[in-house]
Amino acid sequence: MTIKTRFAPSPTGLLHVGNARTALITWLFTRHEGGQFLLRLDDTDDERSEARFVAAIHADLMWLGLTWDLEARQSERWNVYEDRFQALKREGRLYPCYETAEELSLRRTVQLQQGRPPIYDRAALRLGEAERARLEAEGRRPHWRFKLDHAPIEWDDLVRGPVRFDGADLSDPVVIRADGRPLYHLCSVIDDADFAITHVIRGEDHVANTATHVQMFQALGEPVPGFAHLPLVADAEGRGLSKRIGSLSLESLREEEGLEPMAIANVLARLGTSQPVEAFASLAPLVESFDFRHFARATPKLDPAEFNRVNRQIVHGLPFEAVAARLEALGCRGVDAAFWETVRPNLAKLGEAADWWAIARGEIEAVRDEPGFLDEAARLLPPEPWGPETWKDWTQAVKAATGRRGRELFRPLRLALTGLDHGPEMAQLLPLIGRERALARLTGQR
RNA sequence: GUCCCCUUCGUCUAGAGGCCUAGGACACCGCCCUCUCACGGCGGCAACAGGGGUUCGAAUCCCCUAGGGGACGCCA
Repeated sequence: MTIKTRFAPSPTGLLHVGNARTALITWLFTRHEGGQFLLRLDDTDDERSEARFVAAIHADLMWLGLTWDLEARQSERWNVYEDRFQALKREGRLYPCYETAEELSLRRTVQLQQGRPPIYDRAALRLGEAERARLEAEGRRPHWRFKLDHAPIEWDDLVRGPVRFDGADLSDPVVIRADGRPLYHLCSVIDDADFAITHVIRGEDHVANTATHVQMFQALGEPVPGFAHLPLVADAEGRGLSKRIGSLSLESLREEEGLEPMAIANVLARLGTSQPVEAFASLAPLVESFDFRHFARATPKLDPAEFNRVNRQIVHGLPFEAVAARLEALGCRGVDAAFWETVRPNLAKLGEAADWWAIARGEIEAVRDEPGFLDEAARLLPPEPWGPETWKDWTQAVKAATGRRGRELFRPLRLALTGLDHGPEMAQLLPLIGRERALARLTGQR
C-alpha cells in the first residue's frame, strides 16, 4: 500500500520549530515510505487566516527542502463539506444547539468550580420542537455539534502505542458555527477521507481530538487512517515551546540567526529519538534512517544552542558552489573558492564570512602592540607573487632576524595582520591579504 | 477539577525481570595535534524522581507520593 500523508498548518501565523518538526517528520516518513505528501492549508477561520502567512509557509517549507506533491485549501472546499454535513444531519449525527458562547463559557466555569469536567451536557438534545421554534423566533441561529457515541475508542498509535478513550469523557465537538461557517474538526476529517490520507501525523496536543475524529471517520463511512502523535517539544526549562513561538519562528532562525536549513532539519529530525543528532548535508540520510520506532513518548527539551552547534558543522561542509551567490550577496564582491576554503573552518555561521572578507580584502583595525618588532617584520616581507609557502618563508626570516619563536613570534603578526588573535591558517590567509595590505597593517599606515 | 501522557548521566536516549559493576550520542573536563581558533585522535566525569510491594532476582511488573507536559473553545 502506498501511503499518503498531509501537513495541515493554519495560515494564522509563522511556522515555528514545533510546526516545522511536525512537517519534517511527516515528510521524512512519507519519503521513506515512498508515499505522497499533501500540503493542506487549514484556513476555515477566515478572520485569522492571511495570505502573507500562506506565502511564508511556502517559503519556509521550501527553505527546509520539504517538497509537497499536492496542495489544498479548506476555504475552497465548502461545497464538499456542505454535502457531508447534510448527510450527517439527516442521520442525526449532527444536532443543533442554541446556547451562546457566553452561556457555554459560564457553564464551563460552574462545572469547573463544582469539580466536574467541563463537558457539554447535551442540553440541546432535550429541546422539544416547540422550544426550538421559539429560540429560532428569537432570532437565535444554531451551531451544530457532532454527537459522540459513549463507547470506547481505540487506535494503535505509531508513537504512543495502543490508545484508549471513552466517548463519555469527551465533549461533543462543535462542527458548524452559528453563522454557518464550518469548523476545523469535521473539515479535517472530511479532507483526510477525501484525499485518502493513510497516516495523520501531528502533535500530541491532538490526541483527545483524534478520539472524536475516529468516530467521525466511522460516521462518514470512511476508513480510519493510522495516527502518530508526537510529544510536544519543550524549551530548556521544560515549558511548552509552542507558547513562546516568537523568537523561534523559522523565519527568524533563517533571517535573524542566519542558520542553515539543514542545521534545523538535523536537530528537529532526531530530537526526542534514540538516534544521535548528526550534521548531514542533505535530507537524504534522514529519510533513509527514519523510523517511528526510534521516537520516545516523553517531552524532549530543545536547547536552541543545539542549532548553532550543528550549524557550525554544516557550514564547515558546504562547498564553494553552494555558497558563492550568498557570499556575493553578503558583500564579498568577486569572492573565490580559495577564500572560502581558507575561511570556512572558522565559521559558525555563513554570515561571518563577511568579516573575514574585510580582513582579506578590505580595511580593518590592525592591532600593533609591538611596533618595533612589526616594523622589522615588515622590512622582511618577501616580494610578490605570494603563495602557500610565503608565510613559512617570511616567519622563518623574522625568526632568524629577531630570535623570536612560537607564540612570541606568531601572535603579534596575526594580531597586526587580522586584528584578531584567532582565525584561519595564516599560511592560507596571508596570500589573500596580499603584500600591500600586509605592509600597511604591519607598519600602521592604513 | 476531570481525563491522557511522561519522569534513566547536564541534554537526547538504549533498556520490554537476570546479558546492567546501566550502553550510546552530544555537552563538559583532560591529553595529543597545532602560530591562534576550529577540526581531528585518545581518555575521563556523569543517571535508574521518592516510597512501598511482587520475585531467588527489578531501571524493567503492581500500588502510592512528588514533579512535569497535554487536553477539556462557536481556535487549529
